[in-house]
Amino acid sequence: MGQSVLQVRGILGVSGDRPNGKRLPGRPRSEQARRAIFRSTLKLLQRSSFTGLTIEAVAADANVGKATVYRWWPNKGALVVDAFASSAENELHFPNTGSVYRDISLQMTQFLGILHSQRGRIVAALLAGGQTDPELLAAFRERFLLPRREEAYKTLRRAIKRGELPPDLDLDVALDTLYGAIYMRFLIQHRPLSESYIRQVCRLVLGGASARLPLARKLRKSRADVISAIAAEAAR
Amino acid sequence: MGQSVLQVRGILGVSGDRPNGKRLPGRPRSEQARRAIFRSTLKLLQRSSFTGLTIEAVAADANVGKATVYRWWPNKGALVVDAFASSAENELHFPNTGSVYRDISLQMTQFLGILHSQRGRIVAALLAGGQTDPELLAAFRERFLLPRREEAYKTLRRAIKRGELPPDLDLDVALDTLYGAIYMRFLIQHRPLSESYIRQVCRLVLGGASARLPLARKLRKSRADVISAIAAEAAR
Amino acid sequence: MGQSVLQVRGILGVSGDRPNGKRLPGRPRSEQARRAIFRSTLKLLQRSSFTGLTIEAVAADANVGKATVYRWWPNKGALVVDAFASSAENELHFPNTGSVYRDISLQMTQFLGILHSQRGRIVAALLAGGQTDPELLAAFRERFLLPRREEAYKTLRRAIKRGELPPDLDLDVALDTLYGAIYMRFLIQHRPLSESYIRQVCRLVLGGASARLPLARKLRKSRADVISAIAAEAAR
Amino acid sequence: MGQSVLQVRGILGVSGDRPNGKRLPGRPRSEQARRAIFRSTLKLLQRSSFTGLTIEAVAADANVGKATVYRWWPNKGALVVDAFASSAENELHFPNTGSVYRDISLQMTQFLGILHSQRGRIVAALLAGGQTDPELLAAFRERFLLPRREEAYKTLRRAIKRGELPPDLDLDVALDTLYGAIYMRFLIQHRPLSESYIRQVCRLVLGGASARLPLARKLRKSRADVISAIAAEAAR
DNA sequence: AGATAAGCGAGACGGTACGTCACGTCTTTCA
DNA sequence: TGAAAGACGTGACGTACCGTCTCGCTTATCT
Repeated sequence: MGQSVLQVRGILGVSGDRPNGKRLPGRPRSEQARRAIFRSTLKLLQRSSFTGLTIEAVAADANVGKATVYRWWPNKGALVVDAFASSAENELHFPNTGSVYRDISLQMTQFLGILHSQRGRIVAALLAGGQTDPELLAAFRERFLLPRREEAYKTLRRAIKRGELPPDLDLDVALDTLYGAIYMRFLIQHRPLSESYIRQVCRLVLGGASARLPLARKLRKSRADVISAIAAEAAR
Repeated sequence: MGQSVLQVRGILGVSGDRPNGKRLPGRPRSEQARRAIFRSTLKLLQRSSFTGLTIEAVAADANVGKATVYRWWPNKGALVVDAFASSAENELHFPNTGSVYRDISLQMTQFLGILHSQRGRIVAALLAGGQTDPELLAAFRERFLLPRREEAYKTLRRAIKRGELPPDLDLDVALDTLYGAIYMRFLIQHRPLSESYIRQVCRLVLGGASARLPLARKLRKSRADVISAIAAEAAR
Repeated sequence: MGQSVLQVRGILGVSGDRPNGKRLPGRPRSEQARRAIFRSTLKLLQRSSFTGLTIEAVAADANVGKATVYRWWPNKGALVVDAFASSAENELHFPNTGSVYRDISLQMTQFLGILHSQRGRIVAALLAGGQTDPELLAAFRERFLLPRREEAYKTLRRAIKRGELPPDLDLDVALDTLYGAIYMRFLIQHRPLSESYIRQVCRLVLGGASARLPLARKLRKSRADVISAIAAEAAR
Repeated sequence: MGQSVLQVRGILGVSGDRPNGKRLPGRPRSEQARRAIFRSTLKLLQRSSFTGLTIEAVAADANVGKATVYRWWPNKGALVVDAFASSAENELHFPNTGSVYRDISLQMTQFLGILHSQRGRIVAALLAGGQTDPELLAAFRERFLLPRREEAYKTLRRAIKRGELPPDLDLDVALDTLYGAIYMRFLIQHRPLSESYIRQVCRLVLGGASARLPLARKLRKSRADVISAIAAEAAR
């Protein structure tokens, strides 16, 4: 159960529980209202942008008082990132196929599916909104990006262990180059963001990384090829 | 001279000239007002976000009627992209050093300078705004991205001719991977966007590309290396 | 407590009360804001014309949001007529002196006082605005004209009972002729609108009406006069 | 050929003539534009109010530059009154039937026709606009009201000579009472403004006036009636 | 015939107010 | 005492006209 870095009062207290198990006096927070607000937020975000989304509309759509929204989320960004994170909690895991290329490109393809679905608009909205609102961007990083990246680190480290990637590879540089390629086409939309694009990017980057493997390792694989190539070349 | 796809009436006509040399009836557009509007737009954008920028404030700062702004730009995005493009018209050219790596990483470093300057806010604002407004995004592509990309194509083709890159390289994939890495860190801000990062990315991607060179070419350069490497390896 | 036909939500609800005694949910209408708006409207109308009066200025003067004005009054006319009617609620009553001529001319003189005061501008503004806006005119009739007319009917009926006016007199024709004379000079301003004018009009119209009394009644009063007149005439 | 009291430059000069017969250099005023502007003004005034009429719309409808309108008329009121006066120049004359009642009521009926036609809106617009703009009202008086009133004076004086009305009758009071009754119903619209209303008003006012004739005159007519009435009364 | 002058259409200009919308806060009643 | 309802002051929105201006063109008179 994620907790928004943005929330002033926190999701805790859902259905009336408090950390210490004691119930506070007064009417408990309405769990139903909270869920309706999330639902409406996500629903409306698919139709409009972050800027176009209004708290007024969310409250109306959720049959909830505007003040109820403001009571629990300090601003639109907090609400949106909270709603998005709660909707994307158990997705985008990396497989372990024994090949970096496969592990990464499979996960990227999943990601592609999300970006091409209605939830893609929400990702775009979060990144767009984040350019204005640092807290929103921070929340996106911490609640969406980092958890996936932790998994990605593991995947890359496995590949290094297997000798597929050089041990001095800067994992963040590699991941940002891989995913940056996706984000760029997603955000700028100048070229199609397809599965074949993903394969090309992975080949380019992971191939580039493996190209920097110590010759010793590489040669173990390809010595025969090279020798015969030299022979062929020499024969010309 | 660049022409916005967003402008209803176009920048052409500045100081009264029309493409065909004929003048339209009516009072000609005020070149002074146009420049004052651009100036104020860029000035105010450095203090506030894209969302925070108001046409009202731009008009007031430029001593111009609000209607004059709306007459020429259909919305805030169109104005901002126009102002930005006109301010970045003769920048970010690619050098021709004889090395792809050098050519690209030098231009990228220039770009980095812009992103880290006050104008970086504007790029972020445009991409954020573009997630809402397809025309704004299209304008960003056509007035900012494409002109640079044309030059980048030439740079990469030179490298292919020189044998630094494989002839079947997909130029767009390569460029999106290179620049995507920059945009990602710029937009998500999870890691520092430094010059050393740029070098790492270039090495990774361009190295990866060159790793796929046909052996024949590669060997012309590195045959001696390989042979001695094999020898060394064999000697172990 | 008059109620504007123009008001969307009605003056009712002032201080939170609803016709059925039940209170609606939500924050009740601010009685203070309502009064401040009326005050500012009347104040500003004395300085400028109906056309010159702007809702913007009223809101600013009353320290009230523009939207608050628009929430309760659909347009400037509705606001003005409401403000005027609320300021003239207990004025212009007819006395009962035992003489129609006196009753009417006294009330007309009061009316003259209003027309010559700063509030005269408002009456003019309402009638002018009403030529455009049927609802405004209807509101003027129902909130200002009709209540006075009801009293005028009573005054005329008393006179008929007393035998001062003929029983078949069309009350509306008489009143429109009397007051039309005032409105005409007030609106067209071609001649002074003075007390002596009022006396002349009353004499002309009420005299004209009484001239049509059945001889029987008239003679009860003036038989002696007539007889002596005939005698005098005959003696000539 | 009327001349607007409002016009700065006057209608003179139409088709290039100047008072002294000399022609000025430069392009002469376009008579066609002037007529088109009048036509559009009257046409648009039938659809909207004085306030709703815009110079912009007049110019557009007349296919004329806005500046051309402003060149010849200082404001909307000047234009409207000029257009109206030029359209109502030879109307509303008083007949001479030998009976005041007939003369007046016949002309009033003609007036009623105008008020009920589309031009009625223009009269209303002029009076409404005049409440704001004193010059507009003055122009209405001088170009519309006064010419008719001159004729009305003659009609009433004829009646006085004939002995239908008392010689000390204040003509303006009488006329304002008569016509005020019409204007009132026309402007306030609380009762139908019909021909029978006109007859009632004329009877009331003119009857009232004649009621004040010196007994000598009246008796010449009605002595027999009175005497027999006295007899009848006495016989009761 | 050419120069000079003014009216013409078109339409851009700096302004002002419009009526709407959403903001985030508040005040009230009900559960 | 939380939540709904909804009024509040605020301020930007994009529009419509205002009355002025600057164009190129046209139509006249005056050298």
